[in-house]
Amino acid sequence: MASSSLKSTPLSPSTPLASSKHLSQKSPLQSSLSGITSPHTPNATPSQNPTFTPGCILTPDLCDILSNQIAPSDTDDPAFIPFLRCAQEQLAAYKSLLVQVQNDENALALVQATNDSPQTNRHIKPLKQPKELVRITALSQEEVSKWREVNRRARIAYESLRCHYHLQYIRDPQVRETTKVDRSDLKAFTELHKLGPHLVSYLQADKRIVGPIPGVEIGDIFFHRAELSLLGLHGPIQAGIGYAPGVFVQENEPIAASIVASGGYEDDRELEEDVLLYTGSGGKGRNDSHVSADQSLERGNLALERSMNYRIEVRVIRGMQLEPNSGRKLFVYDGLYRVVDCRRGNSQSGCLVYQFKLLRIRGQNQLGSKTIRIAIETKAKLAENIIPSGYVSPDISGGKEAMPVLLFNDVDKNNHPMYGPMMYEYLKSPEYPFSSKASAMKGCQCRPTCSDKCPCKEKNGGTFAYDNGVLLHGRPVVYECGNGCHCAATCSNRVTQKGIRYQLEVFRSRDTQWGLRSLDPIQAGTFICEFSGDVVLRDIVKQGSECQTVLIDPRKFPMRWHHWGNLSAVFPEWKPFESPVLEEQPEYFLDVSRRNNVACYISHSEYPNAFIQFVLYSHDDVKFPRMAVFAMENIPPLRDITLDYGCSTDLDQGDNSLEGE
DNA sequence: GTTGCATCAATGTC
DNA sequence: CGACATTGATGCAA
Repeated sequence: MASSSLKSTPLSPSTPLASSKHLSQKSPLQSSLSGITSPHTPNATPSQNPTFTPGCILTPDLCDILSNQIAPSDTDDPAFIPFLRCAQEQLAAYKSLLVQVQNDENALALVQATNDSPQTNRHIKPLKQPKELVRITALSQEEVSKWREVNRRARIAYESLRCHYHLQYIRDPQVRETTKVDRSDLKAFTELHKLGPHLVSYLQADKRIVGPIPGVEIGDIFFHRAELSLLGLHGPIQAGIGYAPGVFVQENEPIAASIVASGGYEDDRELEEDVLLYTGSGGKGRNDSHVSADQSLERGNLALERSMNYRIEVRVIRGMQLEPNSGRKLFVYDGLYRVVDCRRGNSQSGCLVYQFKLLRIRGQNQLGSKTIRIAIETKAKLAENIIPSGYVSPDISGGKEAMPVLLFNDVDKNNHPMYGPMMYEYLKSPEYPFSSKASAMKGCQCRPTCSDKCPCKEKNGGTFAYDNGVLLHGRPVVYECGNGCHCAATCSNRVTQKGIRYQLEVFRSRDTQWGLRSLDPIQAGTFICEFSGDVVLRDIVKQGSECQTVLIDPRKFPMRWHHWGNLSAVFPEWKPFESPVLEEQPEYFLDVSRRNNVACYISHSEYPNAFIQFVLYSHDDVKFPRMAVFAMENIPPLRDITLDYGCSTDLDQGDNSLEGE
């Protein structure tokens, strides 16, 4: 799994980790919570649950995780709440919900009851179960990766559902009439919840998670509150304090497990990096930052106070303004904090408010919001032509890209991308041999923007490929409006041809030599960059002597685009997009040994956060599709952008790379 | 490009 | 249970 941290975070020496296999990976949380961690032998071992067939959502892993919750040891704090253990009956209760992922490859983290039509089981509810608070610890690196994958698929499902409802709202006047405001975010969330409440936010209903959420990393970013709820990071869709009511706790007292700090109260402040002052809830109108009534010690406020008492760790999510003028917010997971102080005081407006002081638990990775702030500051400096230290070049593309491409190296003196052994030439886009065909590529006549009857839409199999710059779903190839089209440059069917939109930087890495990252937060489904180099015909390479050059093979990338926008788990009738059919395979390689661009610095990962989507616009020869890189998930600033190059075996011509899935 | 306002929907509470 | 209250959200009109 790609780790973007250049710094070496020393592990806390206090306790040996449960799994020593992956010591080099970051897992400081395990040590910081080690006082309450003592894995016990679960009663329900996976093998004793034969009803949980492979591919079911109740995989052995989940059983393990459920049974792995730990009762706190008394050594940490005698006042600690005794947590309930996961009992066998609870696992058994899930059996009635036993649901099968129909097609493991394409299935999202969603489920559907067996032997029932989807219509009838849309409203399944979890059985009555004892409610409990759990803490999940000591996951192996492998399990963490697995959960990241589960989370990612749930978020892909969410994102494409959201786009689905958004488009429906825009296009269908009847829908607009019944619902007056486009809340496709909430709608998508509801739909996912109906389908698999116990999975989507997998322990939402009868279990609440205290502490880290499996598969959610510090620094992960979100564009909607519903996404936080989806993963169980922060339950409430609006409220700032996420807490479990008393019934979840033996003492019958509410316990807060997460907060969203987005500066909605006038009295909020941040004293130092690891200290957070948080105003309790209540006493103001919904869109008001002005407190106009006294707050009281109940609900969330009470829960936070109780969490302080019992020394419960609290997940902190920060809401940040995406751009200074836009109303959109970005949410960042900043890790675990402990409430250390709770006091009543007068707000600026004179009313009584509760103020909580939270301290960040030590040993965690750098604050996600700090990383973002660094990125924002760096951008601001660059805008004023100040080059911050570590930056070797303000633009290795020499003005060829739509956005400058930074070069950063604080590791060594190697400035390879600029002054390589052979003196690279920066090439923005490949020169495909059929550029003369451009005129032959039939364009649309739409003016000023493309209509429903646009022939380019038809070429895409009847639907446009993008919504507001977001790829709706992966397909064999995307046809954008091109030179031959009469629509305006603002046409929404022109995306990759406009070039890079994010502030990218090539950076030196000890792990991967070079890597690519962005100073801007990258939204899942958006275009990052395109591969470029010298086009070499495939058959020439085959006949020719063994090539010494570095070749990028378009056939070799696994079909990760298959996952993007796949809704078959939500709508059973939904089919993965096979149109337009790619009748012929790419017939070329890219030689990136002399001329190349930013894309060739993207590093490889088995769990990539980006994928390759073939795109055509300047010509329509499917033997020469462009290799466009799209984001598979939201990528936070300064995190390594990674691709699956399918490079398990060398010298494999990649002819089999299109099978499977 | 701002601001106010109406409308969303989940969850806790009674 | 079902109704009601509460909520650092969100999009859209003005």
